[in-house]
Amino acid sequence: MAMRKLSLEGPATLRDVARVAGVHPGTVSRALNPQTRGLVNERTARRVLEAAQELGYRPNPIARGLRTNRSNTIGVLVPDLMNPLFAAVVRGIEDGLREAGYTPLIANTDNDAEREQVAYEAMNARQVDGFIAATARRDHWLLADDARTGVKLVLVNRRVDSDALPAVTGDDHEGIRLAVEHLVRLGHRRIAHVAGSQSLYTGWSRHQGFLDAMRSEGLEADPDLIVYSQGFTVREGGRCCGELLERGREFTAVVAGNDLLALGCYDALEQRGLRCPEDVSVVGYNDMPFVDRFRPPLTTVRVPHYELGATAAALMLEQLRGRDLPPRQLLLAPELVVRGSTASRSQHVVP
Amino acid sequence: MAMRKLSLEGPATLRDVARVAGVHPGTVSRALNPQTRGLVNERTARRVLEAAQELGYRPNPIARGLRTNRSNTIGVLVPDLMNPLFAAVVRGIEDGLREAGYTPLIANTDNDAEREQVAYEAMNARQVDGFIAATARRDHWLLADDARTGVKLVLVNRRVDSDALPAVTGDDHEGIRLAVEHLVRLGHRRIAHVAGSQSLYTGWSRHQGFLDAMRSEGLEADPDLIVYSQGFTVREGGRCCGELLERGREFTAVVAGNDLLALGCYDALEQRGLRCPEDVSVVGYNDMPFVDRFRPPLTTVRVPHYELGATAAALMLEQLRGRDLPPRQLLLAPELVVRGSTASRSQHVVP
DNA sequence: GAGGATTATGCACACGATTGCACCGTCTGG
DNA sequence: CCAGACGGTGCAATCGTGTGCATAATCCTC
Repeated sequence: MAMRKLSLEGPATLRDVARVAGVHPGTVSRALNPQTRGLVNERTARRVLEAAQELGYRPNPIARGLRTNRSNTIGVLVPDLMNPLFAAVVRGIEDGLREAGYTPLIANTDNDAEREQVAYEAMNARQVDGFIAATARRDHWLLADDARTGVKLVLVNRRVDSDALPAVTGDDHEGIRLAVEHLVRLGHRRIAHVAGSQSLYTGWSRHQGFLDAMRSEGLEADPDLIVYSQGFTVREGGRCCGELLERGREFTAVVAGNDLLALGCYDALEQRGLRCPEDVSVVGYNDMPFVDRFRPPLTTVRVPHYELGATAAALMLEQLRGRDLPPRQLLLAPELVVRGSTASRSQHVVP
Repeated sequence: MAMRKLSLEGPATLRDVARVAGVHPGTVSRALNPQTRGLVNERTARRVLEAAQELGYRPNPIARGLRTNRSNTIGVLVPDLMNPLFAAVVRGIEDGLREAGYTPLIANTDNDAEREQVAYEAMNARQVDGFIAATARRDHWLLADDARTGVKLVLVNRRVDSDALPAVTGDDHEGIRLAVEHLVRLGHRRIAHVAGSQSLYTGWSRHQGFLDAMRSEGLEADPDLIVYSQGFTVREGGRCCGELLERGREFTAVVAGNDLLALGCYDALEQRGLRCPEDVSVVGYNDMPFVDRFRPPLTTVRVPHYELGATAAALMLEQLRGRDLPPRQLLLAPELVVRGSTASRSQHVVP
């Protein structure tokens, strides 16, 4: 007993609207799609619209996606949502996409290559129209994936050397320069750097920024005053700052690769009976929530993470609409936030 | 010129696999689906599997979803991802769903009814198999939505009075009891409460817990020592604690509805020259990241947010698999974390 | 007024996977 | 030796939408 399903419960379909409006489903499709509205008589379109309204018709994205190979969905690859920094980026992305009717599909990767791979495949299978990658690793299989058939890719909080991909990042170079300049004005000359992992983009770029900033201030970037952490964690910050102190080279300030590393510096200093900022000034990076509540309140470089995400979303929409625009690479301006962890140089560290 | 697409680039389809294996697409479908594998000859199934392997066949979830009305996708409604608390919950949900092959679809609602509505509709259109709602409002249209056709609903970090819905929450009653007990043991008798918004579940339940805890400690919960905030923010905490102080009633400790309110209490106390914990002890709730770094380090009640999310995911999977199991309501045990913001009662506040 | 251009709509298939039903061959029991 | 059971596979419809093509209707022009 084959019988056409007709308003038998469930959401209204194109056919239901067609019956009510007294036209063919194809016509309904055209009438409802702004793109093709012009093809259908205005009076008919009006009738269709009313019928759709009356039935509370909602187009089925699944069916549409099957037909069009698009899903109005953007895959978002992020290391870890529990990191407030990335939470802000994701929030910016979501808000930026929403107005255009796109929905983010979010996956945490923990910067693990296999999980990235799996998430990428899964999202591709779900016909995402593009990817926004906030994963921080510098080398990346995604970048080498030539077989990407039409899926767009936008980087956020990281970029590649080749300028081949649209990207939006904070201006680490400028941010670190602000930090170093601030310290120099306070009288510091021997400035150390606890660098983030050099395999992560932000770790690498801030390190480069540090070298350049020191040079342009006419200071020597003593290799003995630079130590490389294995990851952006408090523990690593503590270890690195400890190593710095044990090397016995004089320094009065330290620029940390991010706020967590800076926090680790607090610990290392306190453990050795040194005071911040009286003995050593510390500057962080990112301006995470609540760093103004630390002891002492952390001087740091604010990165507009939410805007980073929102801008990445805009870049993605641009890519989706425009036909093969040249990939733009944007830098967002950072801002130095001076708090209590930096002070005028008053005494040297005598290890 | 209608021509069957055959391995013309693009991902392999069922038909491609069928051709290679020399069988009908329907047979391939049955062979690849563990559910229906038994219907097909073992030798044939083997051949199909090999062909699929060779072609790198990936089932298309969109097409499958169209046919089956399922998407292996769970809608997650959360107030704000930038709140580390919810970030942890979401992370737990994602990890909990992943092993079962489900993907979360996340939307921030800011506890705004309209945005919730919109997100709900959009997700429904995308055929989500269920919803996990972490939105905190006590009254909720979702709960009254009888028309939910087969979509499952699980609450996290909130519940309803009726026991009609599966839910997993922290045991606020016990958590507040731990806090009050701790303060009483330190000698405090006059204990104030800066309550969260009573329209949010957590605000309400912790307030109830406070009343019960005081009673069971044999203490009077003086109405003048309870003030209700409009939201879980630092600013509101400051306002409420200020009001408390201005009322002129003696108290030596305050239990805050969450860590942000507690932080506001810090501010209000400092502004009036009172010290924490020497003059007034403060207890928070949630154990947000870095509250151990505050000045003073915050004594608070730790809620296992990640586990909350993971458990919610498990509950959802249970609902999806099982046929109409009774909705279970789970409580996860909190833990008191004693730090520097609470001390023995030494002196009274003399406003 | 005829023929071509334009407009508006119907028709039917495609997207890729699932699934009820039919069919065919073989085995078994009486 | 035959009927019926059963295991295995093909067939075709279906999910809801989009779209190329055909066709009918209308208009314009010489």
